[in-house]
Amino acid sequence: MLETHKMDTALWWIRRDLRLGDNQALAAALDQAGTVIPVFVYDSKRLMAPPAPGYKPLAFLAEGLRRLDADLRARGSRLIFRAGESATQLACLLAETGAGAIWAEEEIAPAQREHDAKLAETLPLCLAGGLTIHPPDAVRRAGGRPYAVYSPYRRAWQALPATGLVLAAPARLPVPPTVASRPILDELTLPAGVPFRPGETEAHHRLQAFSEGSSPAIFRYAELRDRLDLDVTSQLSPYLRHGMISARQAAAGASAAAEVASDDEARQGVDAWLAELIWREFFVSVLYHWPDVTKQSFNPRLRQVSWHADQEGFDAWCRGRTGYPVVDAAMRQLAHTGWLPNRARMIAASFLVKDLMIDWRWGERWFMEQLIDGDQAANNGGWQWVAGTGTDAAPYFRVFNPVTQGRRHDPAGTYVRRWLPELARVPDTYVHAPWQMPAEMQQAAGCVVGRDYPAPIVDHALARDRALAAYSHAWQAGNGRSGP
DNA sequence: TTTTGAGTTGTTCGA
DNA sequence: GTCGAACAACTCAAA
Repeated sequence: MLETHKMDTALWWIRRDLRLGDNQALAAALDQAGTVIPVFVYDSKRLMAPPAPGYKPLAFLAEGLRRLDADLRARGSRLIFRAGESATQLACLLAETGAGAIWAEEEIAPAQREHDAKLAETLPLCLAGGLTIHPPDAVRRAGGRPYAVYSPYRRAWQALPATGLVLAAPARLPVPPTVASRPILDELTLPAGVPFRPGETEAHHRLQAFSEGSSPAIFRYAELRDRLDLDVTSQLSPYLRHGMISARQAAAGASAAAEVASDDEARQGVDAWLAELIWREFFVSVLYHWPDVTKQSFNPRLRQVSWHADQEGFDAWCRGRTGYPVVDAAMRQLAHTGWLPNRARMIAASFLVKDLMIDWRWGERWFMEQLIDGDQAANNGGWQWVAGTGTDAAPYFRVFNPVTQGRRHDPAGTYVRRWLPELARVPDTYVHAPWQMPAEMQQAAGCVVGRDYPAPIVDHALARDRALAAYSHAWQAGNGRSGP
C-alpha cells in the first residue's frame, strides 16, 4: 500500500461542521498529519449579524462551539478560537504552528465559495465533502445540466450508488501545540425559551428518539408531519444546519428504521422523511448552480411583481399580530424558540407574500435572523417555493387560506392557544377565526377582538383576489423578456 | 428534434 | 357534508 507523505501538522478549520463523527475534513486531516489543530475563526463581518440581545442563531453557534470544545477536550484536544478576518488568522496560525495544510468542509453558499476560492490562492486550503450526501456536481441529468425540478432530481439522487460508510468519531485526538486562543462570544447564551441544546450528543439522542424503538415517530411521519398540535417531526434541522449531525448519519438512521418497519405506513413514514433530506440537497444544488436565487426570483417572468413596501404590515407579521391565529402563533413561536415546523413556515410565509403582497425577500431575511436552523439554500428555496417564483414552484393561484390551514392542521386549536394565551377560552369553533365570534361570546371568552387580540389586518378573500391579480399581471408583463 | 407526461405541501365552486 | 373539476399555461426532463 502506498504511504502518502505524512506532514507534521494540519489545521482543521471548522465552519458549519461542528462534529467529530462522520467528518470528512477531520478524517482527511488526521490521515495526512500527525497533529491536527481544530480552529474556529469568528469573522464578525461574515457571520450574519453582530451579537444582539435575544439574537438566537449566533447564541446557538456560540454554545455549540463551547460544546464542541468540551467534546474535543474529552479526547485530548481542544478548540482554538480566533477572531478576525479568516485569511489573516489562518495565515498567522500556519506560521505559528508550521502547519502545512488547512482542511475544511466545502461550502455551497456563493459568498462563502468565492471567499474560499480567493483564500486558496494564497493558503493551502483543502476542501472535503460532507455538507450533503451527494455533492451538487454528482446529481445531474444526461448532458450534465443540473436539475431544476425536484421529482426527477430525487429519482436521480436515489439512483446513485450509496456513498461510503459513516465515519466513526476518533476516540483520541492528538494534543495540539500551545497557541493563543481567545474565547469568543463567551457572553452569548441561548434564551430559556429555545428548546434546543446544541451538540453532537444531543443530535444523536434526537435522531434515536425519532427513529428507534418499537413504534418511533418516523413511522407516522407521512401521516402526521403537518400536524401543528403534535410534536412528530424530528426537529433535527438546527443540528443539520450546524453539522452537529451529518446528513449521511441522519439518512443512515432512517434506513435502519426502514429495515424494521413492518407495514406500509411505517415505510411511507421513512420515505417521506428521507424525501425531506433530499429536498435539502435539492435546494443546495439549486443554490450551487444558480447562485442568483439569493438576489432575485428564479423564474424570470416573476421578477416584476408589484410588491407592497408595507412596513406596518411587515411589523405586524413579525410580531405575530396579524389577527389570523395560526399565522400569529407561528410568528410568536419563531420569536420565542428560534424554530418552526415546516407547515407553520409555509402558512406564515404564504400570508406575508400572498395576503400582504410583501416581497418574499423581506420574509427570507427575517427568517434568517430568527431561525437557529437558518440555512441560505433551504430558506431561499422554501420562500421562493411559497412565493411561486422558484424552481419547482407552486402554481401562483395556490394561496393558503389561514383559517382552513389552521382548522386542518390544528383541529382543536391546541397549537394556537399554546402561543396565543389570549385565545385560551375561545371555543374551538372560533379559535381560528375569532373575529367571527358574536360580541357577547367575545366578552365571555375574555377575548374581545380589537382589544385583547387584533382584528384581521387584511380580509383574506380580498387579499387573495388582489394577489391573483398582481401575479397574473406580472406573469403577462414578464412575457416580453423585459428583465430588470 | 419532437413529443409526451409530469409537476410536494391548495382553494373554491357547484353539483 | 362530500366530491370532482377548475384554476393557466409553462417548463422541465426524458423518451
